[in-house]
Amino acid sequence: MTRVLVIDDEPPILRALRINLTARQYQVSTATDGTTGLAAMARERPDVLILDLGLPDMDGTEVIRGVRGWTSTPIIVLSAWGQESQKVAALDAGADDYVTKPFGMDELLARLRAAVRRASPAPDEPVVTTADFTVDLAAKRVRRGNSDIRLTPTEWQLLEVLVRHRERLVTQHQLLQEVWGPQYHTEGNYLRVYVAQLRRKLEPDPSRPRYLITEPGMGYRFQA
Amino acid sequence: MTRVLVIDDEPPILRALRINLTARQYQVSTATDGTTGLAAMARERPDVLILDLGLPDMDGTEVIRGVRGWTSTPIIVLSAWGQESQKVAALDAGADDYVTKPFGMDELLARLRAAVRRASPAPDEPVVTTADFTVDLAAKRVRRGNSDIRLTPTEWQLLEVLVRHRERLVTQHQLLQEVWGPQYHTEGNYLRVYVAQLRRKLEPDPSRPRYLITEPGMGYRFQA
DNA sequence: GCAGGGCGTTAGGGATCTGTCAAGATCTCT
DNA sequence: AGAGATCTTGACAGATCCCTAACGCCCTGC
Repeated sequence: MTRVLVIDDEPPILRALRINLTARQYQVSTATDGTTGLAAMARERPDVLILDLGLPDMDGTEVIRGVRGWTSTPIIVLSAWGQESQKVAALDAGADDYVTKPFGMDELLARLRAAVRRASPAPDEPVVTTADFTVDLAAKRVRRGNSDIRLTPTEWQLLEVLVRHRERLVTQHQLLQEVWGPQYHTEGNYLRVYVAQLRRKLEPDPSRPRYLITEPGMGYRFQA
Repeated sequence: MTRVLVIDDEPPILRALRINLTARQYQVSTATDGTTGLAAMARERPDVLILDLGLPDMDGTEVIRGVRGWTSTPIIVLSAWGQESQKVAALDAGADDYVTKPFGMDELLARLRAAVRRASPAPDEPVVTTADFTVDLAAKRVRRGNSDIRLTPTEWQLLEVLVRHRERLVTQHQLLQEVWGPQYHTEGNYLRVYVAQLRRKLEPDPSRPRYLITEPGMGYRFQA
């Protein structure tokens, strides 16, 4: 049985979610503020978290960061209409999906199913192969032809994040946070420098990248 | 059987709707003012609401807000000819579509079918496919044929909002707020310029748009 | 017809972002 | 302690993007 934790301070929504989720065979527990929510998260280890961004005691993104510090449990965010920047911040902080209030129960249930499905089978192919090189996530090795390519720790971490999200766009924010840590918000050319180094080591033609694609203004994408 | 609630204070219209909808196998109930309409809404939980903006006891947008507080049941608004600002306000408040009186029954039925159809199967996959291109919300990627289409951040944000509300009319106001931020109220041709750019990149015939539809005076609609 | 408003389209200046190099600062390991 | 590797930071040219203004078109109302 899938366990869901709902953190929301509005009783009507809490009630509606509890009723609907219970009816669908989910096991529901609730919290009405960030502090007890985080505690419940650690205590109950639910399979998925539904989180309202507008909590009385702390900012929603704080909760996400608190959760992301030790687990990758899927997080679905509820946000009021029009809080675009909050949604972006939430996704950057590590949320998996968001639903705008007022929301349809069917939509929420669908996103819930999708989140659980994505999370449960860790289908992580530990080896990613391209025409020019091979990345082995498990062994932490990169081979081109018959020889290993030597990567520094930071280079490796960056490549790992990009390869884990391969084919998907990864925000500069997200990269900074995952590689350099939560306190890094601004881009002090770390990224540009290290992406360039990776390209120099991996790309056949570093000046015309084929695998480490930059999406101007948004981030980078690893493409096989 | 699809259940429809009609809130309208004009007996002839009420009668015409009841006859036509019943003939099409809809289950119809009615109310003649906002107060009893809201009560009926909560009691009967219809699948779709048809709402006349000109009610005797309260403003139409009030009714919409009252409904949107707890459900996302599709709302189709009926408005008298020339009440442009009211229509915009209604859509901003959360209505899904509108029909101008005097209206053709066929048109209303078509919009009714569309509203019901888009409400029932929840948007599970974050990938939207059309005959000409594919939008992947999660990967932030648009493909046409075998190649990616490159979008700037602003273009992408605009497309994302439209696609997330696909098949629905999105107000200019709403687009401005979600893409450019809460402080943008007036349209300093941002929208026109960026919609045009999206059309140039996505539409097979940009001068005769098929997916990014203009609703004159109101906003835009993404149609698959 | 004619004026007016809303929409589509284009082009360019200014701002922002990215790639690149190189010089310190810091770390690691012997 | 010292050498080598690694990480940070600054600077700058070039690329890219955003906003704005201007114009033409179509539709509506007078």
